[in-house]
Amino acid sequence: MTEPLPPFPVPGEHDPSQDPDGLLDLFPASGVTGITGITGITGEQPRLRADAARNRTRLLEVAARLAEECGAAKLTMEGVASAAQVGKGTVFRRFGDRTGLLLALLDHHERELQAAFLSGPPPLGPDAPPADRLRAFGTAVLRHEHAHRDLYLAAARAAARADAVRRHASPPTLLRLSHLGMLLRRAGVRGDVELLAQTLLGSLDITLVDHLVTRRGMTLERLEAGWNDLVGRVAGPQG
Amino acid sequence: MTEPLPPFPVPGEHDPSQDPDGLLDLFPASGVTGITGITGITGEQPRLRADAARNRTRLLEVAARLAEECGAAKLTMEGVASAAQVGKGTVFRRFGDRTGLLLALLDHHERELQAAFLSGPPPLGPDAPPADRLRAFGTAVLRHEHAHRDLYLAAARAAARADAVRRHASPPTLLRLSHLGMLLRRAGVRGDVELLAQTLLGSLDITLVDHLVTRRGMTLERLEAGWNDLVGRVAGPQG
DNA sequence: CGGCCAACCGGACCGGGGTCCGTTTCCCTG
DNA sequence: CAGGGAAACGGACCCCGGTCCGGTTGGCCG
Repeated sequence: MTEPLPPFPVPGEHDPSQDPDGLLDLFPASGVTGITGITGITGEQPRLRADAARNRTRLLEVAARLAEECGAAKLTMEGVASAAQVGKGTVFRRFGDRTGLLLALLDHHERELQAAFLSGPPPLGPDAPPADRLRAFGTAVLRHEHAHRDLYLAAARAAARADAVRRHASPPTLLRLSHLGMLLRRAGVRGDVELLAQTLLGSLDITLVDHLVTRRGMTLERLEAGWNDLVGRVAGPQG
Repeated sequence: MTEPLPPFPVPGEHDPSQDPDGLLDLFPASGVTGITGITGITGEQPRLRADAARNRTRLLEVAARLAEECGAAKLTMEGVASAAQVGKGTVFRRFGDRTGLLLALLDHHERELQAAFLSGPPPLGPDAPPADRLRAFGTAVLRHEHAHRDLYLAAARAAARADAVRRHASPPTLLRLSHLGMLLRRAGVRGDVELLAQTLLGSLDITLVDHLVTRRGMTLERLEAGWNDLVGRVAGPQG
């Protein structure tokens, strides 16, 4: 599943049709996306041996099926391993840890969202004024993560237990941060844009959103309105 | 450790010297603070048997010492149990889970902070205009959690793995949210105050702050300035 | 004082994440 | 095609959080 790779631009040569905002230049060729299975932005990994590649896709298929059937929260490494008829060690070798597996499962969805705000139609994509894109970005993220909340939630929880790096500095997060920062700057916002981006992105945090929706009974519409209001206050009047 | 209980007002009768903002009325007598060991706001728990109480304090002492020596991250339930010469089951019976133990260890610190913004001197306490208190609140939380970040971080991570309730709806968090909401309203902010409070509090999240400081090299001063800027944008010009 | 029961205690047990290392497989090179 | 070494495999193993239940103890009541 989710293996076919839509060609992503290689940093260095700038393809305006795919990356009109020049955002991808922020990501050095190797680093950032090196986490197992996340090749959504730049290059590939070193190339797997045939059996390894075969196992990898089989593991992803099995994992996706199990997640579908029992919920991502109940996905266990051992369960995936035995269902795929491989040893537990193989799963860990391939994905590093449970977080890595979940992130790999999210890879496909993540690319969809990325494509939408990197090169999709307005108001999310490049052909719209930054303030509009800012608003659209929030609602897009809210809806996207809500649509796939099982996986996103499981991944967030798994990442939280370990180092915060996986949670606050995963490639998708970094890309979103850069994107937000770019939009804020273009919208004429002055001040500590980097920090502002962090704050804004924090308000879209899946665990928070889920809590507000599930436990506090807030509707997605209310959260979207809240985002628009927030953007208005932050990027609105004075800049 | 941390057992002596500074008398907290009982909801129903309103003691303006301790709760000038009337915030505590939001918390029903029993519920909210019922988590083991967190008696920081309202009443006590049902009263423990003598041996249980003895064990409880001993466990807290031992846990505090171990956390001091090896870092809260390395605190294990079994380690605490054996160091305190009791069975593992006893620790779980008393504190529910690891999160509960860590929260109990934080109880004392948490009361200090609460006292400061509930009834302390200005600009944090009641004798200051809401906008000033808003600013002071952020910097106070930032400094407070940073000062005790080992424990706060460990607690946050432990809470994250389980239900998000412990993370987004623990008694301390609820109190902070109410406080922020109250201040925002008094500062004349219109709109979805509850959601705004969530967003603002989110920007002070210990795991995020720690990541920004540790990994991204931001200084606490920068974060404090960011908070002040954010408050200005949110509560500043129009309301 | 004695008995009774709820509360408490302890530690065996389980499940799941993560590690390790001896064995097997692939693939490149000669 | 054969050989060798790097990569991958598998599953036993460890650790830790959390559960369970048979045995014990404290404190109240008759």
